[in-house]
Amino acid sequence: MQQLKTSADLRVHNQARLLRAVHDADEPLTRAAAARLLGIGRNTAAALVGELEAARLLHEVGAESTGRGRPTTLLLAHPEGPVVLAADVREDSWTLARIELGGQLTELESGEHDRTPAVFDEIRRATLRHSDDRLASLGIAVAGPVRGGRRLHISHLGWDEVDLDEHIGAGWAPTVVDNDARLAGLAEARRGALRGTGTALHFHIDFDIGGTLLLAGDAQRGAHNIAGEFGHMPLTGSGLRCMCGVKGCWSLDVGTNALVRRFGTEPGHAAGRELGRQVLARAEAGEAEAGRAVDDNAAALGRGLGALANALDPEAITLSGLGVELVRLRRGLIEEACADGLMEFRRARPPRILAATVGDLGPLRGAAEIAFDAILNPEWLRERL
Amino acid sequence: MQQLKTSADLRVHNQARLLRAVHDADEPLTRAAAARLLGIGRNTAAALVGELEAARLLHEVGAESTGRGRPTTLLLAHPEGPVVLAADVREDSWTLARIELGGQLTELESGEHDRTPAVFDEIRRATLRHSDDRLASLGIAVAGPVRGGRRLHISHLGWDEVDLDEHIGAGWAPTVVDNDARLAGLAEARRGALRGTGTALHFHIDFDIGGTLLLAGDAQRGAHNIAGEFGHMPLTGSGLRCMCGVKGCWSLDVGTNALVRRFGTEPGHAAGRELGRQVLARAEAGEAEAGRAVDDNAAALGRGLGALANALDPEAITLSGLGVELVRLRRGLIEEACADGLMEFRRARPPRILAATVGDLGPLRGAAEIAFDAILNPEWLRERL
DNA sequence: TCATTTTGTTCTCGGCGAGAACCTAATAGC
DNA sequence: GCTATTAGGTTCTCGCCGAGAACAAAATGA
Repeated sequence: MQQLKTSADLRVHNQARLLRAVHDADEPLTRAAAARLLGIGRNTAAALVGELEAARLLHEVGAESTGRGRPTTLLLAHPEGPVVLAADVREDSWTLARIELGGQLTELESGEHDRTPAVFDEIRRATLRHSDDRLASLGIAVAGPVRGGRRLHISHLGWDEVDLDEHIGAGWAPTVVDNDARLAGLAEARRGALRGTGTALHFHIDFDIGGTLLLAGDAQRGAHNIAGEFGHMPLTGSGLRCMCGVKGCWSLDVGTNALVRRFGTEPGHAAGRELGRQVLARAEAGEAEAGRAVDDNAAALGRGLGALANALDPEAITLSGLGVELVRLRRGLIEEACADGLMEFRRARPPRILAATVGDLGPLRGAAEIAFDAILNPEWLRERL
Repeated sequence: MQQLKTSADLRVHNQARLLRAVHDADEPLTRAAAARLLGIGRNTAAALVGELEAARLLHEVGAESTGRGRPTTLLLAHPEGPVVLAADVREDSWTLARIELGGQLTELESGEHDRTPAVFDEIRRATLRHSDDRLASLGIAVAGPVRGGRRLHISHLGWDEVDLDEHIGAGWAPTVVDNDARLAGLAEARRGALRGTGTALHFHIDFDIGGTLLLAGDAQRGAHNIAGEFGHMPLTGSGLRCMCGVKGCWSLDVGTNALVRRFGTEPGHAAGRELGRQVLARAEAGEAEAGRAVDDNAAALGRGLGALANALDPEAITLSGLGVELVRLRRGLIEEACADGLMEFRRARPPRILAATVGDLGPLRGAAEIAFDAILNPEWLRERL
């Protein structure tokens, strides 16, 4: 239950709502519009914004008038206000970006890495290079489950129980780390195709499938922060053993590894991803064997989506990574297989299956969202004001 | 986001918190304890309780002293305060009960029915018999998915798109209807073995498997209120076709239908449930064929639980219905099969698998909870005060 | 009997948002 | 170009809320 008891709490609560509205808005919000949105009076809005401006959290600038009536002001990120850094750590490369309140993103640096946890030291150094007194929080997306927000597991890199606290260390801006697929889903829910949905699913299809359940714009984490390994459910009857230690995982039939297996490639390597892209291109060009590989991938994807829809009843499902191409090339096949997996009475209203719109920036944008979540709350705000 | 803006909202918000605390408490809460629990002053607590007493929502009675200090008062349900009725509609029988604030339950009536939706008219009449001006809300648990909170589907009864509004009708105390397995899970999360868990799963195993994902004490509903059909995911590789229209459902290998199939019984009939109980008894007595049937059931159950734990990362999993017996007789087998389905790095901390403690009253208690949820909120309270 | 402990009660105080009244700055129509 | 209209900013009062302090009351225990 929300801890909100006194009238002083009310003020900071409404200020947090206001900041959140500014951050979430598609385009700059005016003060008058914000007042209407929050259902508060113009006088109250003026007082709230005034304090936020004094705290260097918002900056008011005159808005050009759009019609009759006295012109209002735009609520923008304060030029000296908090910013967050977001990092996306992929299996052989990384990117660091800076994000303003409101979501404006600037890529700062990127690089390759040696597939060892030393990459986190590299990111720490890069962060220090771009660190200033405006830096309020740091969000990191990693390509594997992060147990308890701290211990990272990536089986195909041989990272087992990598303790992130050892690499990121203390004496640092508040840092939050999470799984890339979950963060991509969060980005989609906050700023992409899943905006406004109550219940939705997102899957990032790369070597295998990671995903997240999204409820009212929030990615679900589970009891130990390791929810979302939908790819490791036996949804398609595969008899193979997966690298995760389980037999029959969905991921064995969907994703890059599945796509290239029949062409004799080892799973989990960057070369595999390249080959996967080639197979898609050859399928699109009409090559039969590649086409069958893509068909199988799409059908297995759809079959799993149907099963998950029975259990979780999503309004929409977004797909990123390889999923974008699969939707583009084989939408019909995916939807058909999904319908086959749906209980009869659900087939009249299947979940919408959509390509993710935030795209490759998903993990980075999601990392920025969780970094801002650490700021845009009453507790942080109370300190800052 | 919670709609709470003015200081007047604050009062009713805190009163709702107080009522919720009283309703959720294991044993009667004292006024002083409630103040500590909510983090409010004794003076404020006195004012809140005073208004709630005036509104006939709470009743204060002197508490006998437990040690030093001035004795305080107990906060009890008001003798003229709101009550709810809860009905549990099973496939051939029904029960109606009356529940006070705080959870005290009195069974009122029960009966058989003819397996047609006419049972709802019977329940309506029974409700009218027990209806008085204290009746504030009615909760109904039904043995099938309720799309949009209104349209009921029970394939093995041949109920398809049964419009509950036609049977329950208007001019009635606010009525909420939901799926029995979900409500049993909710009861478990609010008053049973899942109390206090953040992420948990509950499964009710009867003819097949229904369940719910529980997050912070709330059962998830999905986009169309039909989440929770975990039994209709292909988790165990069955090749059979299910009555739901899908091939390979988990429910084909777990539950009463699976248990009795090898003994030649048709699925979905009450006689089947009786036979299921007999098979369990024979297995417990050491009969080999029955024992193998129970073994297979338990193994398939565990295998599915492991898969779902990968995706949803529950802290604990409770089982009701047949699941209680399966846990009692085959805990080891279930846990072993679950571990086999868990990704390697999860096996050190598997989800706890527990028998439900609310028991057969689960759907009824869950129905009471959603009925009280319609009351214990600021909106209803504002009207009432 | 009296100190101690816990809670109830009363009163003051600062703070919050609503709402009304008024002011200001733009446009649209003539 | 003048003026009515419109929308938003500004200022002030008001009712309400919960905190906190001071005190009263009711129990225990030495």
